[in-house]
Formats: sequence, structure tokens, C-alpha cells
Amino acid sequence: MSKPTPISGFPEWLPAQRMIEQNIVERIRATFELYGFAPLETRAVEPLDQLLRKGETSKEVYVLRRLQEEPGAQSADSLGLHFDLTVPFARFVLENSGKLQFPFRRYQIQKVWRGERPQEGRYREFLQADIDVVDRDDLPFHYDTEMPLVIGDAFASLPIPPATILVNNRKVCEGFYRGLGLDDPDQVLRTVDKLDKIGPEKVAALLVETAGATDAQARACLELASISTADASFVDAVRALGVDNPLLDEGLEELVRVVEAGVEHAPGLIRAELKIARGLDYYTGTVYETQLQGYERFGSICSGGRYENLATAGNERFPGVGISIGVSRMLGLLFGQNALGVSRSVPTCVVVALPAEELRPACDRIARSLRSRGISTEVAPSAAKFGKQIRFAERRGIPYVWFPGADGAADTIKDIRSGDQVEADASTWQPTAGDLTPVVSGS
RNA sequence: GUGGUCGUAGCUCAGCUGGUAGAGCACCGGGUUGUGGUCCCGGGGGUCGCGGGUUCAAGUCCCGUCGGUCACCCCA
Repeated sequence: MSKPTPISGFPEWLPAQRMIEQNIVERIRATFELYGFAPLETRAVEPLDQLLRKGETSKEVYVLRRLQEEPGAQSADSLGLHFDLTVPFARFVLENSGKLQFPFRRYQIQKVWRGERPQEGRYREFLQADIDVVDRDDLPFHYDTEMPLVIGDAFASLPIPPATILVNNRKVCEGFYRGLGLDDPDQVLRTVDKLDKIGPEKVAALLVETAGATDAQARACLELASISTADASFVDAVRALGVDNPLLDEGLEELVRVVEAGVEHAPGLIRAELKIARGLDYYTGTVYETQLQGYERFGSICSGGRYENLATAGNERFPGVGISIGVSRMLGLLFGQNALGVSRSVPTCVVVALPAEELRPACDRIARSLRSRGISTEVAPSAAKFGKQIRFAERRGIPYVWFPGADGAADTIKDIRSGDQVEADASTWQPTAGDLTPVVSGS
């Protein structure tokens, strides 16, 4: 059999990277819980009509199919792997609304699948860390202002470059476009979103061509898109463009609240960026996008927004707002730049040296004693020369080697980084706090 | 899904206009008969991503495919 090869878009990290991922996920989880979000996991599959029910394109949904399927089976394409965590969540809320208390806030950290063409930081199977809040009938707006604060805290707890959360509001754009007399806001939005890639001239031309805009209207759209401020001053800039529309007013008012909450909570975290349109099709108001400083060219690693109608069935309506960290994407980018490191490639803190195979039971007792006090320990694989046993630890970044005392002498422990070796008792010895578990750091 | 580009040892790469593979680092062993990281000596390891084709002969040319990456699409 020939050597197996990777499957495009399905990344597998090495243990050191997986330790970093676990560490980061744990910090994100802790922050989510600090804000009172409750844990939730939904199944990997959803009925295809649920996944596609928001109208839109066929997405790149993977369907589930049995290998040994009866020919002509009807239900072949009825299940698909979820491509985000918001749609399954909306379904879950509808299904369990009777058992939940509202407003309901939950987090979900799970794999999702998209059949997109992979490249660095873009995968077909990847991990998302998602928070959402939904309420019955109406969701107070202050939750829109809370989302970026949670993310800001989560990111601040990670060894990564500072994050900037870019915020916009669909109502601002739509209201502005309608106030201008353009009646296909979605088309305008899609076109304006290409601004960074194709430049203002081409966007203007496209607006005239595909959205029925006049040159003046196109220019106004570009001026709106150029507005970017770290405080509420964007309102004046928009007003100066002289467009009047009730939806625009509503959007501006909302956006101001988000930005001001951010300024109060963590200066520099948030920017009002009126050109961003991103996010799935179900967003109706606030939209978020996040860049890491120094990684702007890699795009957003965390995004979300307000959705008014996603969880709706009959008379029941559960508007929500949420945001999702692209954990795999973020890690892939940072790994690619060698921007994350871990102090050792295994959890092990202490290797117990094995003087002779007959002494393995005694060494196992030492290990058991250390483990009982929470110190990750393994016994050397064989009674090789001590030099090799030390090297075994060194290769993995394990900081300590334990030497059982011979002939009744006291045991000793060696810090192989400094070479210091001191007497120690397995029932009381403690590593320094920084050595107990692997340390993840930016680099 | 469309197009571009790349794919030689674990890693970084060399291999001229085709003549059946090399370096550095890493790894293993010995010098150092049980306490490593220096130094010296020696060693293992590659179906040149995979499969076809052209040719007396292909890592080197052609086609396909898989994988990485970039752009489009879309988005974490």
C-alpha cells in the first residue's frame, strides 16, 4: 500500500499544535462562561431543507449518504453536514423552545464543514467557537453591543496580536441606498463589498452596470463605504452626505450604541467600518468582522451579526444575535507565520529515569505518587544509559528528569534546562507553577 | 466549482540544453562501560507526490490525477 496522503481541506495538527488549540479553546470557553453563556452541542447533520431554507445558493453543503444504499432510495440527499453553528442553533431553539428560558444564551464549539476550495486558513472542515443570544418575539438591542465585548475579552486572554472588531449595520447601508433612490440594496451591498479587491473605479462602474445606479449615486455609495471611525463621529460623516431615510436613522442609532459600548469597555477594540457587508444572508442589522493586527490581508477570523428571522416557525419568532470565532482559520494563519509556540510537545512534566528494568515497579510507584498530586509523569521507555534517558526528555521539551536513589540514597530531580539536580521526595516535590503544564505563547 | 503556480530524504534546498540522485540541519551508533546539550568518527533513510505517455534513456519533456498555495466564488 502506498503512503497515505492528506485530504485537501481537512487539516490535521501535530500534538504540539493540538495542545495549543486545546489551550486556546479552553480560554475562549472560559470567557464565554464568564459571560453566562451555556454550553450546547448539536448533532453534525441537519435535514438538507433546514440547511438550505434561507433561500440562497446551494451552499457547499456535504450530504450524507450510505455506501450500501438501496438503489433508488429516496432519502439519499436528505441529510447534510452543518456549514455553521447558527443555523443548527436556530433549529434547536425552535425544536426545544418549550424547555428553554428566554433570553437564551449559549455557546457552541464544534466542527463545521464547507465544500470550498481550501487555501491557507480556509478549510473544508474547521472549528468554530460561536455565541448567540435569542429571545422570544423581540431581542433587546443591548445584546448587539455585548457580543464584541465578549470577543474582545476572549481574544485579550490569548497570546495573539491585538484584534480589531469592525462593525457595520445593514440598516445603515440599506437605508442609505434606498434614500438615494436605489431599490436593490442587496446588489449594491455585494458590489460595494468588493471595494478592497477591485478598487473604487471598478465598483462604481459595476454599480452603474448591475445596480442601475447613476454616476452620482455610485459616488455616494463609495463615499459611505469610505467612512471608518473609532468613535461615534461616523454619524456626522454620514449626515454630511445628505441622504435622508428612516431606516438609515435607525441603523445609525444602533451602530452608535455598539461603538460607544466598545469604546467604554476596551478602547481601540472596535471600529465603525461602513464598507463591510460580510456575513451570511440572514443578517438584518448589526454585522461584525474581526481582523488581527498584522494579519489584515488574511481577512476576518471572527464574524457574525443580528438575525431577525432565522428562527421562525408559524407564529413563533426568535430573533437573535451572535458571533463566531474561526478557531481553525485563526490557528492556521498563526501557525503559518510561526506566531504561536508551546513550551513542550507533550503534557509530561517529569520523566522518571529507569536505572534497570527490574526497578520498573519502584519507578512506577514514584510516578504514581507524582501523578496523584497532579504532576504529569511518565517512566522512561527503557533502562538505557542515563544520557539517553535525559535526551528522551530533552527532545520533547520535558523539563525534569527524576533519578531514583540507588542503595537507599535519596531520590534526586534534575532540571535539564539548568542542569541543577537536587534531592527530592516524590510525595512532596512540586514543579514551579510555570512548569506544571505546557505554556502556550505568541512568538 | 473555475483558472494560475508549485510538489526531490524528517526539514531547507541543489541537480546545466533528458544519460538511472546530492548537501546542510535533523536522526541513529561509537569515541565517553549508565547524567544530555560541544567536538570527532561512522551509519540508516528517497518507488524524485502518484499514474500513464514520448525516448535507447525522464527527477529533468507531454497528459492525467492527488496534495500545497494564490486569484475568482464565497466566507471562519
